[in-house]
Amino acid sequence: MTATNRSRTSASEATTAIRLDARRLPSEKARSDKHQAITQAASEMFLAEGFDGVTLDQIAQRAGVSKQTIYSHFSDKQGLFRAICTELTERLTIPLRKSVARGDLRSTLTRLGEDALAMMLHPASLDLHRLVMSAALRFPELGQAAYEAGAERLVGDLSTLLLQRSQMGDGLREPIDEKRARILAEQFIGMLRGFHQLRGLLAIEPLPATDRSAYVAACVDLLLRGA
Amino acid sequence: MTATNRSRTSASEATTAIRLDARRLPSEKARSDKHQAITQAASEMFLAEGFDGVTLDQIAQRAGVSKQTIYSHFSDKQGLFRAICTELTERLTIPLRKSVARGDLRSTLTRLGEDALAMMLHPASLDLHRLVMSAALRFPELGQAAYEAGAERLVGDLSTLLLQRSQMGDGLREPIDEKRARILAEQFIGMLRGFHQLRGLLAIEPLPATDRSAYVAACVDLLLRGA
DNA sequence: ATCAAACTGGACTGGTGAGTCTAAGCTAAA
DNA sequence: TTTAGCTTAGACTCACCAGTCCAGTTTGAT
Repeated sequence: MTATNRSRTSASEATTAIRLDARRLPSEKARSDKHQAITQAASEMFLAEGFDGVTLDQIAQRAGVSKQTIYSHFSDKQGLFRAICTELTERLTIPLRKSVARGDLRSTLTRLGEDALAMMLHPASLDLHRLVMSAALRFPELGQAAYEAGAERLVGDLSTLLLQRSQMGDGLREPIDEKRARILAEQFIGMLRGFHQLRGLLAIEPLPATDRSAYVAACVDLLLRGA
Repeated sequence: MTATNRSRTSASEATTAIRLDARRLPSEKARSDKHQAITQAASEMFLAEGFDGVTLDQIAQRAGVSKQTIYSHFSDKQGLFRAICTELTERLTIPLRKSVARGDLRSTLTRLGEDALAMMLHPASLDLHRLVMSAALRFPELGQAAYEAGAERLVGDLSTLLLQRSQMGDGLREPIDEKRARILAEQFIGMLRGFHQLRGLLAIEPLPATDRSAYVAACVDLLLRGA
């Protein structure tokens, strides 16, 4: 019942690359069609109900596919789950880089902070976070992968940015080395999250966006004053 | 298999209040004994395996109790789960206050920060966090309760502390009001967590304690420079 | 037209788990 | 001793589910 109203997430055909001369052999076109339908349906359902909350019959039905077809594309339920998580992990962590590196440090940090926070609070991101976390003991590789693609990459990017700006003499009080840059980055992302993300993960009503904006500004402030 | 080596958490008899003339009617002594055994066993297993990963037969066996007895103490599996979570939520959030309010602001914050971080990284706390989070969609009250008992209370306490110190003219650059105190508190706790807790939740090896200590110091620094 | 691969639907197996029931055992109060 | 309430072991119901099997159908290539 929770899952039904989250259906359209607009990932129906954006993933596979080749689209020229579509109607050809079944071993490519049809295969990827069914494959898509399955991963799409499975994503929605796993995100909404968790690994144990979903049956393969439900997935088959929603994907408009027979159960046998699922087993011809994936080894078993766990294999499907792993594939879903891996794909979602990557798809959900890319779109942040665009906000980097224009303007002075303050405005760059503000923009990056707002984008990052918005992404962390996006329903799909919260669902994935919850999913991976609750599966982390059973599927440790997934936890590791999600950490690297999410937190680790974000901190890495930000700390690179800070280091560059420091060398350019832009915005920071004192020169910093790489280690210090990483600490600052982690502090910034950490304080940015605050408890907003936690509230989302615990299914508590979020604060209004205006408060969020002010909070981001306060975080930029605190960082720039101290770094 | 994961659960077996976490057995002794020393909560066997600390909860019920009356202890005078112990051996009386079975409806009090025996009842609370069994009750204890059940909640103890259920806690360990739910924390380690999650709601769906545990069967009532397993709980009964580990508690040394018949399944029927469980049903005479709790309405059903969900009722047991709710009770467990509620109890754990409260038990795991109390022991922080002791570190408050001695010494100057810097050392107070340092002590509080180290205690808070240690608590957030404690295995039991991580397990509970993971558990409540993965159950938050099915049991929203539990998420709400955990938030209030954990994050909300911590931020509240810290912001009260900051406000008091500000009025005493101790350590802060400029006077702050209550709203600002809350923001600072949330920033501090947020940056303190950094990604340490996330790593724990995702079952990734934690950093050595010395790094943690340095990180806490850096957080105190950043806060005091900017506040 | 023919063929092979992919797909379908539905039946089936084997196993599991929540919750119920029963007949007997224990303990403490009267 | 009797009684009443709690407990126990284990059998039992009923539903669900992962994974398999199969007989028949579609689909696109040759």
